Amino acid sequence: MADLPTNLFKDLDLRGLIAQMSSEDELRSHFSGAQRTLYGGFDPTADSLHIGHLVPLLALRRFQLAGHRPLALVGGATGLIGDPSFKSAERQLNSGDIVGGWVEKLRAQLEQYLDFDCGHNSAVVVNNLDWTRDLSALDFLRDVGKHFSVNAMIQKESVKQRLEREGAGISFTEFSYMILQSFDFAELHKRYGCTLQIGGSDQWGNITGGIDLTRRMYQGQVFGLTLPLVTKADGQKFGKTESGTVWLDSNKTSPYAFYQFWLSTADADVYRFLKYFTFLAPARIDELQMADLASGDRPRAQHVLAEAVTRLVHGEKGVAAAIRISSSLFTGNLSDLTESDFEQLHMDGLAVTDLCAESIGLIDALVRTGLATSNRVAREFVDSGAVSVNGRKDLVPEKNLTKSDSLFNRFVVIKRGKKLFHLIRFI
RNA sequence: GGAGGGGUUCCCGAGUGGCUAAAGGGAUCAGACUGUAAAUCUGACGCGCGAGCUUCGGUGGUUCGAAUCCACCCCCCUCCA
Repeated sequence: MADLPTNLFKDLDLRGLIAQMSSEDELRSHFSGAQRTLYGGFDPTADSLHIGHLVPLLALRRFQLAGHRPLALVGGATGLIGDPSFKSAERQLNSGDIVGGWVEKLRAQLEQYLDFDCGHNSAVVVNNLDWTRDLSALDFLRDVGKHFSVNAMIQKESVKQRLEREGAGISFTEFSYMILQSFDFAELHKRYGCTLQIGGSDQWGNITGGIDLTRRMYQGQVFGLTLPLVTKADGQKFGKTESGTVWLDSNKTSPYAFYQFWLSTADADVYRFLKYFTFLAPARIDELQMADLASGDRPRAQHVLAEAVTRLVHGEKGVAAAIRISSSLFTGNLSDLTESDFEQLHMDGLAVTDLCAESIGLIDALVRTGLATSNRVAREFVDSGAVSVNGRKDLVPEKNLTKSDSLFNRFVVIKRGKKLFHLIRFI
C-alpha cells in the first residue's frame, strides 16, 4: 500500500473534499504516521447505491490507499428507521425483509470499491443490525439514550426544519435516528478501534453525536470529517436524469447511460467532479483545465471524467461498451453499421424493444419504447422535429414503421431529442 | 381528550358555486443557437386526432352546475389537558 499518510489530507484538501473536520489539528496528526481505522455508513434505502454514494465510498478508498483501514457500514438497522437529516418530510418505512434484501445488494456493491485482501489494512464490511438486533429497548434507553440531551438534539440544524416548519413534523422514530448512528460509532470504536467517521456534510449532526457518545461511554477520542455535498453550478440537483437516479447497478443504469451522464457534465462542474470522482492527481486535473482553456475548442475533460468514472464502476468492458455505443449513435452514420454492430448495440446496453409484427405506427412506437409518455406527447415530438428514424427526419405522425424502413430488415433506431435512442427489432 | 389550522395537477402555491384542466413560480421536455456544455429565445407540460373525457385526501349528499357548500371518515400540523 502507498505510504503517503502525510499527503492524504493535502490531497483531500486539493480536491475540495473536506467540508468539515472535528478537532482539525488533532485529527490530522492522529492520521499521520500511524495506521488508523475509519468508517463510513451506507443505509439501504434502495436495492442499489447511486452516484451520490460515490464520494464517501471513494473517500474510504482514498484513506485505504493511504494505508488506513476502512470499515464500510451497511445500515441494516438504521435503514429500518430512516435518517431525517435535512429531509423535509417523514419517510415511508420499508419492511424488514425488503431492507434485509437491500443490505445484501449494498454489501456486494461496497465490496467492489475496497480492498479486502491487503493485510493489516484490509477493509471490513459491517452491519449495524448485528449490534442492535438483540439490544432491548430498555437497555438502549438506559445505556445509550441517557447520554443524549433532547435539548441538544433539537438544536441540530439537520432536524430544525422538521421541528420549526409549519406543516412538517418528525416522528420519534426518525428523531431517534441520530442516537442509533451515534451508537454505531461508539460500537465500532469499541470493536475495531475506529477513530474516524466520514460522511456527507448532511451527516455532521449525526457524526458529532457519535463523537460525544464515544467519549461518554468509552472515554475515547474520535473524530469526524464530512465531505461536501455534490452541487451543480446551475443549482440543479446532482445525480438525476430524466429517467431518474443514476445507479451504480448496471441493471438499473446501463454503463452506456452511466457514461452519457458524466459526458454531459457542464463545463462549470467538470473539473471539480474530476477531483471528487476520480483518482487522477489534482495537479493533472488543473493541467487538463489549462489545456482545455487554451485550446479554444470543446473541452476534453468530460471525456476524461466519463471514461474514468465508468471504468471505476463498470470496469474495462463497461467503458469499452459505452464508448462504442456512444460513437455509433452520436458520431457514426447508422448505415455504416454492420448487422453485428447492431447486435452489439444491444449487448452494450442500448434500450431495445422487440417487435413481433410487420409494422408499427410511429406514435405507437414512441409510446411503446418509452420515448414518449403519451400519444399526445409523441405527436408533439414528431411535429416539432424531435424524432428521427434511422437518421431520417422527414416524418409525420401518421407514419407507419415497416421492415422496409429498417436496416438489415430488422433494426430501427429511433432518436428522440438530442440524446435519447431506442432500438426496435422486428422479429 | 379539547381548541384551532391544513390536505389542489411532479414540487411550491393561488383558487371559496358557473368565465377553472384549474393563476403564478420552480422542475421537466422539445425546437432554435451550440460543443451530446452553459446562457438566451420560442413552445409544450392530465388523457384524447377530435367532439370530448377524467382530476383538486376518501365516501356520500345539496345544486341545472362543486376543487369551491353540507355530512361522515382518513391523514398532517399547532396549542392546551
